[in-house]
Amino acid sequence: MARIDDISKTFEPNEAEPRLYNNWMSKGYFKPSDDKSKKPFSIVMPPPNITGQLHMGHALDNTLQDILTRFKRMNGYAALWVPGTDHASIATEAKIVEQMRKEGIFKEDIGREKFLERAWDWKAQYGGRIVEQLKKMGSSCDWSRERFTMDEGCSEAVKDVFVKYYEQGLIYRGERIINWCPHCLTSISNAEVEYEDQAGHFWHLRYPLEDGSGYVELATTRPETLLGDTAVAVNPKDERYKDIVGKMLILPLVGRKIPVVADDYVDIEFGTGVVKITPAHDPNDFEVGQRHGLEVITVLTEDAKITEDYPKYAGMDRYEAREAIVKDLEEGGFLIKTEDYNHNVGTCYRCGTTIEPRVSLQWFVKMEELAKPAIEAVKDGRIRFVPERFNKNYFNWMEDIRDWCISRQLWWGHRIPAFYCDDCGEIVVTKDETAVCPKCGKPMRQDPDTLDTWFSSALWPFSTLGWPEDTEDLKRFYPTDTLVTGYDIITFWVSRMIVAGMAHMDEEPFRDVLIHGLVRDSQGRKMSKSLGNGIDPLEIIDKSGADALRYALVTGNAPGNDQRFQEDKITMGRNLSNKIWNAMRFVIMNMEDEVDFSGVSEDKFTLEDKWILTKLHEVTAEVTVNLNNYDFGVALSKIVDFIWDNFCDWYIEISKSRLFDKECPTRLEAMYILNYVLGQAMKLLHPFMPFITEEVYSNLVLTDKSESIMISDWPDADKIYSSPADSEMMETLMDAIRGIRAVRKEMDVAPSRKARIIVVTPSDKTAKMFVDGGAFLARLASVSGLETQKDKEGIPATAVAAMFKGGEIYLPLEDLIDISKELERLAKEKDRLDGEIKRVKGKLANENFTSRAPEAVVNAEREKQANYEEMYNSICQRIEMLNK
RNA sequence: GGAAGCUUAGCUCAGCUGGGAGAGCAUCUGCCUUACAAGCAGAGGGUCACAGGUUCGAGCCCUGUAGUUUCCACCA
Repeated sequence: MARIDDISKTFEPNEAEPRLYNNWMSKGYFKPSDDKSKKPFSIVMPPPNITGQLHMGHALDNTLQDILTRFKRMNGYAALWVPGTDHASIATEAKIVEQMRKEGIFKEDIGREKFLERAWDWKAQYGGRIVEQLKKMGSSCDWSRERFTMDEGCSEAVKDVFVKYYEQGLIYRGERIINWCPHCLTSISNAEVEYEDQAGHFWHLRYPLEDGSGYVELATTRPETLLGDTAVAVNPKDERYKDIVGKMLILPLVGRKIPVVADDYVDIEFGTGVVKITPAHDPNDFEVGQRHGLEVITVLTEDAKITEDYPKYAGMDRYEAREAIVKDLEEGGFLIKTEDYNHNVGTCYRCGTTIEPRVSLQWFVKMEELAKPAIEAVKDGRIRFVPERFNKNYFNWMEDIRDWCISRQLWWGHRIPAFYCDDCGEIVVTKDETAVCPKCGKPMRQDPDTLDTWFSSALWPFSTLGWPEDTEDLKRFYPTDTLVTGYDIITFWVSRMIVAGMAHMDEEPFRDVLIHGLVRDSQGRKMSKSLGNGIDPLEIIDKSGADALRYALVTGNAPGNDQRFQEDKITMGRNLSNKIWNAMRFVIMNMEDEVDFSGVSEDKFTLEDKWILTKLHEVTAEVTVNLNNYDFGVALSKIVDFIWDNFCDWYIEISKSRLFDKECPTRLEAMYILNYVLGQAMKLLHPFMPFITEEVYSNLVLTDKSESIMISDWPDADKIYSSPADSEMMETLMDAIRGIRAVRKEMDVAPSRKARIIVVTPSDKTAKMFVDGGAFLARLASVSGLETQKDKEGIPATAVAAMFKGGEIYLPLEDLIDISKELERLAKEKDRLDGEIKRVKGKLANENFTSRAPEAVVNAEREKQANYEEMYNSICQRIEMLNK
């Protein structure tokens, strides 16, 4: 048993947290129980990028998952939280390319194999960083099951899915216009494009008609793409241009003849109603081109420079070329005017470079059919977003889904398992490492491209459990229970996991999707590297501990809402730890070294014992419901209130008179309740603040104690003593104490000055309660002596009054009291009560209220009225008396 | 263009299916009371953005308005 001399005066997270974490790890507590009778509960961790460093988003995400996992584990589930990391193709490749650039090496120089060697080395060196950082958070995931999106099993799953989709015709290869990042030099998917408002210009140009009969006027934001124009389009219903449809124009600067076509895509109202069509460099133009059989002329290279086909501009990047072309247009008399214009520009979500739409040969997943069961799963409630409003977000994306461009011109990632025959053009898609052409028997060439990172993350809920093998884990833990993630990746990730789950497992990958918001800075801005406003969770942990960080992230936060990160909250978390630590020290220092609770008798529980137990019963019941509903912020504040307010400020204070009196007949019971209630409270708090709760728990004397709080049973409200009637009595007493304190303070009676009180109550029971509570009244309200009487006979004029439900309390303070001041105070109180009574009376006088409102509500109002009136009358009498 | 969220005390935010407005911080006033001054006790402070509506009763439900944030789509 812990001796107070061995316990430090403050809780030291820096010392305790790593020690406790390592102990949990070594005991294997993070692994799900092998006991097959236990119900499974599983979560898969959104895999952080191997390039990543722990940021506040991870910290929040993982705290929520850990809370759930620990809660369920204590509730008797075989709880599994699967951790892992993502290879993050673009981000990682960019990092390595950058690193090599510093050494003067380019990836093409060393070739694919050497590059991948470097990448794996990089992964080995840095890939574990984030994992170590997650451990500092206290994350109770099963590290023995840690996975990586490019490990053998996941790679197998990826190939399997690709081949299966291909065979079902759900994956195809085709020449389409895709989003191209000229910096990363790869295609990216629609989801990976971020639109941002940019200031630009609107150049009004004139294109001459071939027959010399004039010109058409049009406007563009991208004059440099003019080189690739293969038509000009107008709306077929546009009367203004009826006559020129079908005529030919001369493309300025180039001299090419291009037709005027009619297409519904053109908005009559917008601009001049004429659009230049550049099928190779604009997605809408591409579609127009397809409809009208227009030529596709690529004028930009992969890195967004003008091609060799236009010698005058060749090699200029798109912005230089824009300037040069505008200048030439102006000189040629083709520029009418230039306007300022704000428009949305697509940028690469990884590097921020403006996207260049580009026609190229890529692999796609046909999404429409696949999306159907995924939409259904959410529609009929098999998958539930929490909060529900994110359904709309999901449907919005899924119901208007486009085909998913999955090929990336990168080396780091899952190589596309497609092989081509250079001789006959045959394509073979296979899981094999190599392929031989089935037609001409020659060795085939594997597609050099890799897959979108999200292709492998989409399989995460089952690939991590062993799929495509039919493993025990897969059988036991799939579908997973709750997915915890931010709303920012619903489209990227959540939707694709649902699609994949339905397609390959025929069962939704999770039941609930708990969505959380962003952690913003104290001014409400997004934390970002460029702003330099990011707060490093690791620094917080170093300074104040993981418990404080976790507290700060959860307190006062509702699901799905963004939150501002305030340094204050860390302080609050640390203060809470300190409070708890000291409560524990108090409990231990007031206990004999060899205390034995076997003799504790429920018959000897006092009113305050029954009260704190009832409170514990209530908070346990409520918090359990809150946690099951993912209301973590609410649950946490209830637990904290219970510990701080009920337990520390009231129960501990009250218990002192019993503990300090060695002869007190219920002293043992007080010690027992202190240990028991604090122990139970630690269990309730454990999912939120795992470290300090474990440390405190281990120091307490508990009759039913586990070797770790982590694997102890969650408190069962039904098994906790409860007596609402006693609790209510105690609350009355507390009210009286608060009343005495308030009155003393208001009348400027120094706390050090003890005072005797006279309790006036007609109820014997209430009177007895005060007498029984005499010891702690003395302590909590500086009461030096107590008398009770049934009426106001003989109350001195120089006494101040405090009203409580069921009676009045008088403090005779002869020398101190200014009667006029007391009268003033009473008059104020009388006014207040008068107002309350009028309000309640008015309500009860309303026939509609009494007949339509629920009986309980009406009765409560009646009771209020009675109480108020009683107090009001007492005050009136008192005022009358003082006036005499 | 479509959709969603937010607007509650000086600040940051809670407030579950409608039943007399809450917390922390900050402010003011007392207290070093032998667990804790990282604390204790007491106090002040809100037309719950605005306007209508439903209801006996609205911070909560409905409609509209304003401000603000975000998501999706995108008109050259």
